[in-house]
Parts: sequence; structure tokens; C-alpha cells
Amino acid sequence: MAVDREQVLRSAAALLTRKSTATMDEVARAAGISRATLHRHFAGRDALVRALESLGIAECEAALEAARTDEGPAADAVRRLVRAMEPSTALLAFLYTENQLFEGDEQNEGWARIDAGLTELFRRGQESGEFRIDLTPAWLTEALYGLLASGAWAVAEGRVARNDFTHMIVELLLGGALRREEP
Amino acid sequence: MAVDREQVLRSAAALLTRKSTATMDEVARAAGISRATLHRHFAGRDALVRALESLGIAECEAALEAARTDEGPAADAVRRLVRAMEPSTALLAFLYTENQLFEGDEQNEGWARIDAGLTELFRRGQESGEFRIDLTPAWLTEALYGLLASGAWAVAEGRVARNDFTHMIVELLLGGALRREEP
DNA sequence: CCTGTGTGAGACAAAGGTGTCTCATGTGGG
DNA sequence: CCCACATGAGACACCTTTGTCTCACACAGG
Repeated sequence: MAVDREQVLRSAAALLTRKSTATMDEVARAAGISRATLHRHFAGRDALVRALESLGIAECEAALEAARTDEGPAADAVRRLVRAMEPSTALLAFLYTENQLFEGDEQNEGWARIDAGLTELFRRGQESGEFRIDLTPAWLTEALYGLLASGAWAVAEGRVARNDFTHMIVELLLGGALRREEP
Repeated sequence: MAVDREQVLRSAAALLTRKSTATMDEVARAAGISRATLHRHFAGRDALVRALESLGIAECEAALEAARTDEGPAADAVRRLVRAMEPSTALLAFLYTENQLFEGDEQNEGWARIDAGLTELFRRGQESGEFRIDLTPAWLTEALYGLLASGAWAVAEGRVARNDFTHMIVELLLGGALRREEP
């Protein structure tokens, strides 16, 4: 029967997130297929990583779309966004640490669009007075990526409950660790 | 003249942070020495990574010590800690993403001590009422690692000014992105 | 029933990285 | 001045991974 391309990418992402040096053979076995079949669907390791990148970009853009980041209070938009991104975090954590993607100094333009969307959201929050202005939108964007990766990693290692994922990330990103008098 | 072992480790960390798959030859050239000499000082790639791990652990423990995390308000202790860790963040960013270190499922006990120190700091902050209690100490510890790595990455890419590093991380970790009425 | 398509298993050469060795060089200390 | 020692350069075999190929098999559709 025909191989489910997306399911292969899913298992590859899960494996590569844990062990970024996994061989094509390990990736194939993790997907329950043979190395030959894996090669028939993805010309090589590069093609596989590029396909994972495309999948990650597509899911990020879908999440940005679904979260309607240009509507309502920016804080609520961030909450919707993180919730929408949650299923993709394992994949994103892998891609975030795969700095090899930028070696060709020509990073996929999809990332630029996503970065722009996130930066715009934080900028909008600053303009509306919701977010503080001493933390730049670029840093908040970077921090969101980092927290998503950390969260995915912590969940995978069992240090954080999967159910708390969105809450932990959103609350830390928006509210910080300090306790406040008024909610 | 004798090779400066620490300087070799520094340049190796800087290179491997950018390109974790760099070969021994690339590491050697980045350090300005030959592959043969690199091999004389570090038996192999594993030994090199282990040495980097030991260096990272030593610097983290030194930072924990220097920051006196058990003294004064926990928030101030976090500020001192991040400031003390700043010079080590490039190395830490590499080690944080080098999940291969835990393959032998026997992670260096040094990390356990550091984790314990950080967790204890956040726990103390919760107990004193400074930190909110809905974010677990384990998650705050993980988030600190993630933000340090993100920050190091953002600085290396030029997306954040190096001078703002400590401020960006501490303020986001403690205060979050939301603007507050009272300082 | 037959055929075509997709798959698994294995063989194979090529490429790249690794670890070890030798030898020449250059430098600092005695 | 001379010697010991550390280094650089290169050669070498070995190993792992990769990419390709072949062949047999299973299964679904005609």
C-alpha cells in the first residue's frame, strides 16, 4: 500500500527532535518503512529536512491564520497563537535547532513571513499599550520560539505535563515569573 | 608553543554553536591549530564534546556560586545569576541542543546539581511570595535555559544588541511582556 | 486469473569523516 | 650551541553513511 507521506514526516520529526543525527535508516525504521522506500519519497537527507521545513512553515502559517493575530487584544491573540501552534512544537523544536538550514544563507522566505507576522503582533501589542516597550518585538519573537522549543523539550522529557504546555508558555511569556498583586 | 586548551574549547564552542555538525578538521582550523594537534589534546570528537560539557558545567557552577542565589530577594538573585552566566551562554546554547549527551542515559551529575540549584532558587522565590506559584520551578528552570539559548542565538545573528542581553532575558523571565501599571 | 504498481531486503560502490602514524620543522630552555 | 618537545602537514586504513541498483514479493484492479 502507498506510504503516507505526512505520517513519515511526523515520525521523522519526532525522531530527529530527540536525535538530530539519526541516520536515514533510523528515520525509515521509525516510520515503519524500509530505507529504499524512504529514498523513493525523499531523494536524500537534504530533501527530507527541506520537506520537514516546508511542513513546519505550512503549519506555522496555518496557526497564524487560525489565531487571527490581527484581531482583538494582542495578549488574547498570543494565547490563541500558542494554542494553535502546540501540535507543531516538536517539529518546530527540531527546525529551530537545525541551524544547518541557513548555511546556504538563503533561508526559506516562509520563515521571513512568519517572523514578520509574529513581530507585527508584538508591535501591535506595544502600540496598543498592552505590551511593554523595553522588550523589542524581535526579541519577543525570538523568545517565543525559544520557549516553544523549551516547552516541547520539557514535555518530551516528562518534566512538564503536556496539559500545562500552553499555559506555561503563555503565562511566562506574557506575565513573567513575578507575582502580581492584582490579576 | 603549547596550545591553550581553554582557548581551543572556546573557539570550538563558538563554531559548534553555529554548526553543530562541524568536522574535527573545521574545529581545528577554527582554533588555529592542525587536526593532529587537536587529536593530541582531545582523543576524539566524543572527548571534545565531553570537555565542552565539563567546561560548561564548571562555568555554570561558578556562576551559581558567584550569584549567591541563596541570599536576598530571589528576583535579585536571578538578575545576578543571568549576568554571571552571560559570558557562557554561547557554550550553553550548544550544550543545550546537544541532546546526544544524554544518549548514554547517564547525564553528567553536574547538570543535576545545577538543575537543583536553579530549581531551589525558583522554589525559594515562590515560598517568599515573590514568584507566582502556577509556574513550576522545573518549568522556570527549563525556560531559563531556553531563553539563554534564544538570547545567545539572537545576539549571534545580530537580531538583539549584545548589551541588552541580560536585560532582555531577566525582564522577560521575571516580568513578562505585559505592561504593568505600577513599576 | 493476470498484470502493474509499490514495497522490503540486500548488495554495491562512492564519499566523507575518523583515528593513527610518520616525518620535517621550528622554537624555547638548558 | 644543542637538545627535547610540541606542532604542522600529509599519508593511510578503517568505518559509517549515503545513494543506487536489482530482485522477489504482495496486493489491488482490470
